[in-house]
Amino acid sequence: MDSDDRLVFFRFFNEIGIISQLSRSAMEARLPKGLTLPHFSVVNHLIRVRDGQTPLALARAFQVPKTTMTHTLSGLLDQGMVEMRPNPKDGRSKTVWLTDKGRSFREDAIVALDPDMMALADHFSSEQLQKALPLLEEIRKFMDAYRD
Amino acid sequence: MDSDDRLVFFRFFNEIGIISQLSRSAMEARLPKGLTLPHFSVVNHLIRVRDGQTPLALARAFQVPKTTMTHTLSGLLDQGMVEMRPNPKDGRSKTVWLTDKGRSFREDAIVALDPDMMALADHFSSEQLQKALPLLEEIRKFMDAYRD
DNA sequence: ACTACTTAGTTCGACATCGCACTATTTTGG
DNA sequence: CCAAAATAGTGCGATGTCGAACTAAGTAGT
Repeated sequence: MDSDDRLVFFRFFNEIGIISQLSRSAMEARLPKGLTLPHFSVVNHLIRVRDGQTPLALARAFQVPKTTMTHTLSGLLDQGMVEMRPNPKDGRSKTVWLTDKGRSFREDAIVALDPDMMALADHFSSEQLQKALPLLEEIRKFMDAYRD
Repeated sequence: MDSDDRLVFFRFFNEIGIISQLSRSAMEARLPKGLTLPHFSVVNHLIRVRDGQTPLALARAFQVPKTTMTHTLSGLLDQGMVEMRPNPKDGRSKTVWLTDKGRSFREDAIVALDPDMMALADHFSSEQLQKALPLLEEIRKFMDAYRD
């Protein structure tokens, strides 16, 4: 591993980190006050995959510690976007369900984000991003598995 | 912009966000206690580019608000990794200089990170990552310019 | 069935991030 | 020149993130 290679790795993760920051603040600028990207991501996930998942399953899906998911969910609860029901299969656990308000929050957010998405799509085709996805996914999976 | 395209964009930024999280915590696990990835990144940047830069220039380089950079630099100051000198060209401003301790911190960190880098390099070649870099850079630049 | 271990979720405390408001300088325009 | 606007950096308060420790509930081994 020579120092040129190392530089490539550093730059790669540096770009990733910056894009993550920028995309986050760009999104949050379009969301209702008090709602963050994790809030939207969770609601979106509950629609895309299915609701009724446990908090822990969500924490794993987003690779965040469960304390972080507790905090995110409590925000969504306060805003009436989701509701919690006991998990019939496990008394320690809960299940997370979307409310109507949560569903329309997601719809509205997508509409609000559309201009920015269009601007982005104007410069980068979805094919272009799609071609980059497999590598990103593999790296994400590797890093997730690697942290024992 | 159909909903399939939208999904690609969401997934792209979602993967980016997760990799950013994972790389950050992986790195911080190897750094001395009390030092974070931004600390390392700033010191690394000061070596790679040059020291004597202003805090604002550093904030721009990392795309963070200047208050965040103030906070990061104050941590590096406390630990004796950098020192501040007045900016001879501008009385409002300062310049940031590496200390010997800062330089050896960077050396040590790179050594400490090496096993993880090797493990990563074992699965992903630097050519592979290098091929992804131009797109990431362009996206980063576009997003930076876009947020007016 | 009982004890030890594991697991789901929360609480708490530490700290990073960042917007807002402020001070001290510099720059600009008339 | 001089007043007004812009810029560099900091202090402060709000909030997101996350590790450690805790409680409650399930699981396993005997």
